[in-house]
Amino acid sequence: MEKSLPTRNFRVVFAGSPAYAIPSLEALLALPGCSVVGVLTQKPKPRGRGNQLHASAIGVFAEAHNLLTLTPNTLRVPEAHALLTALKADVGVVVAYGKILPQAVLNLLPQGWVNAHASLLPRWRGASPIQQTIAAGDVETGVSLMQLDAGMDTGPILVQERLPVAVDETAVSLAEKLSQLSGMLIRKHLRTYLDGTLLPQPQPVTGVTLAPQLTKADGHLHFGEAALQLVRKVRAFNPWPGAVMQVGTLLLKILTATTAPGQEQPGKIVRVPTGFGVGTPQQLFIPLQVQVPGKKPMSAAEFFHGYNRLLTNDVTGPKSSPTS
RNA sequence: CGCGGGAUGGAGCAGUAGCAGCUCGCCGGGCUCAUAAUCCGGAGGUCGGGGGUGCAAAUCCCCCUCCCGCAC
Repeated sequence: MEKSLPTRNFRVVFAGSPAYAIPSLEALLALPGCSVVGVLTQKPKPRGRGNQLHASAIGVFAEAHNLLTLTPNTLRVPEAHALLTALKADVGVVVAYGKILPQAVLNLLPQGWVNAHASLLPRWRGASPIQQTIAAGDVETGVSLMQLDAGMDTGPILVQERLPVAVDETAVSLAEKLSQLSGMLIRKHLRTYLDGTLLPQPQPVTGVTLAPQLTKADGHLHFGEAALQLVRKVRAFNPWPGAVMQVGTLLLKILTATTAPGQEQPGKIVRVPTGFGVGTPQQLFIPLQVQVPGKKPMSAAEFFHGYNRLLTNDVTGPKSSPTS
């Protein structure tokens, strides 16, 4: 007959898909006073060589922890709503689920849905905050714990935690840090939110930027841009959608790159000790690790050795072979 | 049967029937001009494996083994 609040057990449904979301789900599982009563994730899709079905990383994790897993095709039908309602959850936590939660679903849970978004909102609302952060050269980013509303990452903010962006940061390295940070924010702040002591604050109306879903076209390097900007794109778009440049007849994927002093016609290829460089309006763009379609990654020097025909075909003519 | 690429000296690649080559590395020597040093010479390959067709196969046909890329 004591006050029930401190000992109340909250029922939580988690929604997430890639490995990025795992630390957050782990945080929930370890959170006192909370029970994960269901996990919402993308259904197994044909992937990999041979087109075999693969469950999402969260799906695999949930299976291993004997969690109830839901993989609806869509959340816009009454059947999906019924499944969620049956869980009798108090709150939902969303981390990189990969589907929009329609208003009808948001309304299903008494305490709504909480989302950990990988940027300092309202900067980089949308699907690719991590990549955009790096591509834009931001020196600082973070995770925003927020309440979902019907908009795209427009809901009120519960708490934000900042994180410096390293000068050599890649989408992979930054995602790793933000993934951990998301789990930490959930561990530290979800309970106070549920207890009603952490109040959502509306997002600022200024400073809004959008981070739309990336496409392969975003990865094409154009040498009218400064070398530094191109290097940022290489770091931001690896592994997806990948930064590529046209070399002769093939699309060369650039895995790592740097800049070097120098002035060459934009797009002009020059020989450098590490392999080759490309002229830009500011400095030279120097690929370091590259990948030919269908091939394993190799150094730019190795690429040059094997493909120098492509790189130099405008300056070398056919060799005159001695006859007789 | 999702689409596709590959296996050729230590590395990366050319080579669609007629002497197995290129860039780099490696070894020996010359020179000394640092920062892609350079010049001369040299070693190193059962062309993934097995069968077949041909006067002749890295190359064409069949089988096998292994490797890899793409998908958001």
